[in-house]
Amino acid sequence: MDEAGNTVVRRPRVQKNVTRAIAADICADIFSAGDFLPTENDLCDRYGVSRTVIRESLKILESKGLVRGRSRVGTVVCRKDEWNILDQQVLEWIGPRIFEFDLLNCILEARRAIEPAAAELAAERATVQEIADVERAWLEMRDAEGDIERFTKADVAFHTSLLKASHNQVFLQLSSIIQVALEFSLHASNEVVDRRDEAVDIHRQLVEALRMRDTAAARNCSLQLLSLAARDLAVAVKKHQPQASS
Amino acid sequence: MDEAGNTVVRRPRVQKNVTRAIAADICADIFSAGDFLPTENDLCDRYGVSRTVIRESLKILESKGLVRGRSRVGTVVCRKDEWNILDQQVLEWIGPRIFEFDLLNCILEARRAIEPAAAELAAERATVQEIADVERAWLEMRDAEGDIERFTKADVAFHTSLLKASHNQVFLQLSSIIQVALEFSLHASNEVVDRRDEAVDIHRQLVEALRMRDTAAARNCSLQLLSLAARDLAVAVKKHQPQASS
DNA sequence: GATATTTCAATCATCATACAAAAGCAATTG
DNA sequence: CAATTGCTTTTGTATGATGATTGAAATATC
Repeated sequence: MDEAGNTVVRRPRVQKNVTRAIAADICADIFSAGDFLPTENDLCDRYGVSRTVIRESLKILESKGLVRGRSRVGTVVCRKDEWNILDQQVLEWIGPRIFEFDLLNCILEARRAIEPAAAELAAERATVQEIADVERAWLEMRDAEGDIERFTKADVAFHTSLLKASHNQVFLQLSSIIQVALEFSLHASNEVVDRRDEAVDIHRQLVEALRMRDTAAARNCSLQLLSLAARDLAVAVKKHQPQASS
Repeated sequence: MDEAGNTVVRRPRVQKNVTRAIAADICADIFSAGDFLPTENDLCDRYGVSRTVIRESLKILESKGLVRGRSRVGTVVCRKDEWNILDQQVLEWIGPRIFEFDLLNCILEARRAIEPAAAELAAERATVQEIADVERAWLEMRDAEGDIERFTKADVAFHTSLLKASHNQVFLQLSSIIQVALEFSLHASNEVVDRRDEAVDIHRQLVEALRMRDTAAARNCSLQLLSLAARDLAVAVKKHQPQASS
């Protein structure tokens, strides 16, 4: 931060940081939807970089739907429902503010539609190698014990591998939102260890279903996992909205 | 095209065109996955614009996963499975080459997972206004008669409105891929008019289901539409791969 | 006074140039 | 032969200038 309270970045490899900084300020509603961003020159002063960097950052933000540059008029901030929320980078920029977006519920609904279908396809089409990848992720989950970082990472790897094994490019692209969902839900339910043991076991059954090419079982396991995820999400949301207690 | 056979663009509002041109050349495998792009200065010559424009174009392409810039080394073209294929712009760049991507099948599978779920949610949550929007699109489909452009546009509007009515941001974002699927499938099955009448009728039933808040009927209608879409897709693929006849 | 036209300032879009920093390669040297 | 050093290439950043276009203010016209 500089004396004006703005996020300032250092010189050498500054592009990514500036982009992130502007995105963060947009997420923080310092620049609200519908507003015009300051002029390019003002943004230069604000973030302490040249117009080159500012313009390239704006181009990136524009390509992801956060802003829209109107020729010779200015750059307006887009409404949040215009953002490419399926984009990994956008999700990273949003970060913990995802709780303000009512996104986690949408993601859970989407997972309910997508993951059981992907599990079925994976049971049909997964190669031996891909099943092994899924199982390795499961082993990592099982051995993570109390290490929640490690567990989350393994869980993400499990679901990503599963989507990969579905051999469907669209499903695979959606791993970014599932990753986000897992990261924010699991951190919330870290104290409930029993539940995690249950989850590990269902994951194991899912690997088994892949081996057996049992599409119905695979779908069923996926649905069970999503029921657990729903409970975890409820906990996570309650934690992040303590003002909503009656 | 200039004397060297490269796509050249004129000066005034050149950014979008250059980006599209580079993307097109990548899609056409003029720059293949794993290859390094020419240096920025060479790209300037190739496309006849300044480095500013080239760099901003590369930034956009990078933000969508088509290329990856390695500092002080060069820009490499990414594998196609790294591209953000859920991005509207990327899909536009791919254009008719989508048949080479094995994407339409993936999209159909994804639609089977997503649209019935979205239809259910829409039946629960659509506002009166949103149902009216869906119906307006249906009317437009019905009145399109032989005008296939108009029919396609209305069909896209119908499905987009439906996703909007599901009040799920994730589903709504996926309207881009559904749009692409509709555009390429419908143009292929334009001679089969009976089938289109059948489709119009099922669309009508879906509107009715929304009115009645009948989630099961909505899901069922959606599934029926996807069966039709599957048949249309088969026709479209056969048309675009005439060499695959045994 | 209201409306249409013109002018003008603001701002983005592009260009050209310069320099810094770093990665890769080659030459040099122990 | 290996390790260091230095050079070249290429990207990253900065800066200033010019063109083009939009929106609004100023002016002219009715």
